Amino acid sequence: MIDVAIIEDDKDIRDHVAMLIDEHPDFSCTKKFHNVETAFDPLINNAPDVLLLDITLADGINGIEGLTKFVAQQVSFEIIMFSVHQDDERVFQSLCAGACGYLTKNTPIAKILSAIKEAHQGGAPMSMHIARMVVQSFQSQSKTGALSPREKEVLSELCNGKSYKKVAETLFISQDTVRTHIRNIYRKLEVHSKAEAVAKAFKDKLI
Amino acid sequence: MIDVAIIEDDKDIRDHVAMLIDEHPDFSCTKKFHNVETAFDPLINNAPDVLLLDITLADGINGIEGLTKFVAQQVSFEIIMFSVHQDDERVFQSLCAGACGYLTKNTPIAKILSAIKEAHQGGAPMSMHIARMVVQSFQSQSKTGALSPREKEVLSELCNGKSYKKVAETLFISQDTVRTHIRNIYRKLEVHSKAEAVAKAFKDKLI
DNA sequence: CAGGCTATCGCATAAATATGTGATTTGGAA
DNA sequence: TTCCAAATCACATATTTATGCGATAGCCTG
Repeated sequence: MIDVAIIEDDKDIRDHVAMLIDEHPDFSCTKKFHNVETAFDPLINNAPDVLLLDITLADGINGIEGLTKFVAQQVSFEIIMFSVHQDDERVFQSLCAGACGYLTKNTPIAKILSAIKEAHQGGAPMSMHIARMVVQSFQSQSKTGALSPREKEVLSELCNGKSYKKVAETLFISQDTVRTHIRNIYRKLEVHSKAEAVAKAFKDKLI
Repeated sequence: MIDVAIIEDDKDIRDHVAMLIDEHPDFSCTKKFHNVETAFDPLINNAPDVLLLDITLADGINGIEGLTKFVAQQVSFEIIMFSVHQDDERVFQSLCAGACGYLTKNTPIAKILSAIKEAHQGGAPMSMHIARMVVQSFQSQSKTGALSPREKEVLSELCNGKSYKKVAETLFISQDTVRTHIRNIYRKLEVHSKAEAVAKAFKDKLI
């Protein structure tokens, strides 16, 4: 029996979803709230297994801020964000802030139930298109190809915070050679400092 | 009718999975290969909808290298990696290289079928624990909290590749103040150069 | 085989950075 | 109220970086 809580400002949606969850013999959903403020203490004191948290709440703090508050309390329950939005920003904000899943509101009830179950079992349930977005975020990649293997090595050492001297020692080459490589890296990446090169390396995931 | 191909070196698994897929009225699976080399031309010339690609192949190039080759050809089909492994390294390598999903081999056939369907519809099917790993990769914590708001601003500017002078101009403070902030950032993050600070900022996702 | 790119090395120097040792003000925590 | 962290500014200096202008040698590709 999985104990589900829901925070959702729209009374119709809240009651409807809660009822559909509660009807299923494997789930209960009696903890219903219309905002984070009223939900906070009850959920801290009497933790559910899984919380469905709406992102766009009418009054008070929004869902992502609420998520942050719950995470700060190191709550034991899993939190699934529940939203009409599927824009990158909120999805990544939610996942970074500690949500374990993200469902869009058009998700059919059967999927919601299996998502709750999955979250409870240590999974990360997401609507189909959200999952694709998340996976695609790993696939940025860019000008890496421009760098020669040796240059990539040098850049990688810079990303480990090494000075020219240390890089030279690590790669068994002279400092002047390191200088030359870095000069070429800068030209190819169109940057003019170690910090910029490192930033670009991370942004473009070339490391 | 979704046309599925499979590359898997173990004949028993290959035939078994292909048969189970093929039996379902909504799927066909007649394109079966034991390695990437023999699969390559046939799949380029006669693309399936979805490819199930084993990672550990007995002979020739491995699944991830194969994935890279297919992606390089800008193939139109979706590729789901299929593996016994669930170690971070291979999962992230696969997703970065362009796989749309990742299934472990213990996945029940019903799940495999729904995963194929999901991939075909633009989703990113993953085994439960894989999904959680992926989501957790967004959640890194650390000493960020240690930085004051102003220090975070300064660090953020450094990550944009700015020099002390530029940061000073951007934040309307003197270069000496920038120096002081950076000094404090270094102390808190335990680093000793801009490059290291930027690297840490990205690694710990404090930007 | 000429023209490119890679990888290696050298010298020189202006600019930027890292770090030490100060100081003042302000607002909140103890 | 006392104390501390945050934010601001200043001066000094040893190191490190960025960049210009070289050079040699190996390897490919047209």
